[in-house]
Amino acid sequence: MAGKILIIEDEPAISEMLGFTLARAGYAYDTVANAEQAQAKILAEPPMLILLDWMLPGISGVDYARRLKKEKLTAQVPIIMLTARGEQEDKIKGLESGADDYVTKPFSPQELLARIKAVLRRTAPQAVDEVIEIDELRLDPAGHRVTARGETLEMGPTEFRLLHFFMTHSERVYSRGQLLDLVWGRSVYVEERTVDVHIRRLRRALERHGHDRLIQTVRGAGYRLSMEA
Amino acid sequence: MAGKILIIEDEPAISEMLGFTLARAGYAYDTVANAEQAQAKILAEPPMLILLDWMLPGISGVDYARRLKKEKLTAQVPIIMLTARGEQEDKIKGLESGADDYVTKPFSPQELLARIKAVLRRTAPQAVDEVIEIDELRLDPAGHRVTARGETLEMGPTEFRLLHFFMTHSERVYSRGQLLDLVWGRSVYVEERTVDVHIRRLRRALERHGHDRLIQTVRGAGYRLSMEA
DNA sequence: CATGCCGGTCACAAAAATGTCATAGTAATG
DNA sequence: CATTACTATGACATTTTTGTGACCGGCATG
Repeated sequence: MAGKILIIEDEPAISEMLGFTLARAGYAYDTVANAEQAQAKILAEPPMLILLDWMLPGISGVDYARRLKKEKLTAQVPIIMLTARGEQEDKIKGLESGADDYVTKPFSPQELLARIKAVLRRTAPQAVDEVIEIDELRLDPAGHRVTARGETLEMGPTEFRLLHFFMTHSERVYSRGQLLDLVWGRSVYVEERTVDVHIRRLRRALERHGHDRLIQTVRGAGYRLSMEA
Repeated sequence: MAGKILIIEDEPAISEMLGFTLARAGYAYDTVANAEQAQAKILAEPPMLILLDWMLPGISGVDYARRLKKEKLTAQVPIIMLTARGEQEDKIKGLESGADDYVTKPFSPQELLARIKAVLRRTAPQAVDEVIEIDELRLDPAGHRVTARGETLEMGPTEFRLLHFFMTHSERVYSRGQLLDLVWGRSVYVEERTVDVHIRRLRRALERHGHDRLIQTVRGAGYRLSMEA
């Protein structure tokens, strides 16, 4: 999984509970108690999702969400608001503010996790822990394992992420630049040619059962994972 | 085992009987006679499961369960309702209120224990006192003992908990941070690399019959217990 | 108050992963 | 064909991550 979930919640008990729930579900997370701390974390490493308390000390969650959506760095990051009131008014406000979803307290861990999955599925399919299988090639995100006909295929972390990305975005070409952004992560400066090398390594890892043919070069454009010859 | 079972029951005879049953089954527990006392205990240390009488002085068990499920601190704690009436209506009400299961009086200790196990199995697999066996390696939570081919393997408490966790969550990778959360317990400040050391100690303890191969390193991700090579 | 067991840290060794290059290949192009 | 424009690959030097042994301090035991 590429990133963490950032919990912005000032009530320690709640934030701890959220963290525990997320950890049990296999998500990595960070917790902060206010907007300033959140900014620091975000600058250090933009999270893949933000859980935002509706009421924060200093600034309201709604306002903060609006602010986050204006910032280029965080505009793409989905936000789930945690709101105490179950009133329609607040819900609408929350959504208008740019939150992608909201959960009203009280909520069960199941509900929270379901919302998170739903949101991630449409913003970052890589982040959803579901086994993906394409043409006999299985990738298990939770177990962090790739198998072909029951046999485990060994590969390095980057190759795993690359394959994971391709398997969640198949049949579509990505340029080296896009891959660097999406797999390596923005704010990384690496030679574009480096992608070639990792593609090579990935192919070698998939060779065992001929799955290297899935990784195709599109001359002048980039690479793609496709089942078509 | 992580926590205790909280019995909320105003009838001393029943409460005593419950305590006896739980103790014999190896569970730690606390008993309280009403909601106020329960709140106090819960704040002090959230239990891993609550046995809740359907009728309480002051507030009905159903209402109290609903309240517990609304509190974030206790939202994820499973609740088993103890109800005197065997009527369908009550059962449904109990479940709607947020109870995870119910037991109708009179009930046998066996039945109660079975329900507890079932509920814990789906909320906290580690809390179930069941012998787990993976690839000739047996872990007996009740006896706090690990054996391989009849031979007892010695290890420290932390290594035991770690192994227990892995055996109840196999085939899945956990990062050092997650392991600290889930095995050491939330709100513990320990160096992440400490996990490595305990992994090392656990592996050494499992070496005798080659079970150390079950504990696998997944570079850049964490550790996993898996039977696959 | 010795002793021994444990758990947490360190520092250093060992292993693996990464990013770059230089060179070899290959497909377009005219 | 000859050229040009890209892409494939093997080899390296480095940087990251892990593995491990040793050490220290807290605690319970005797």
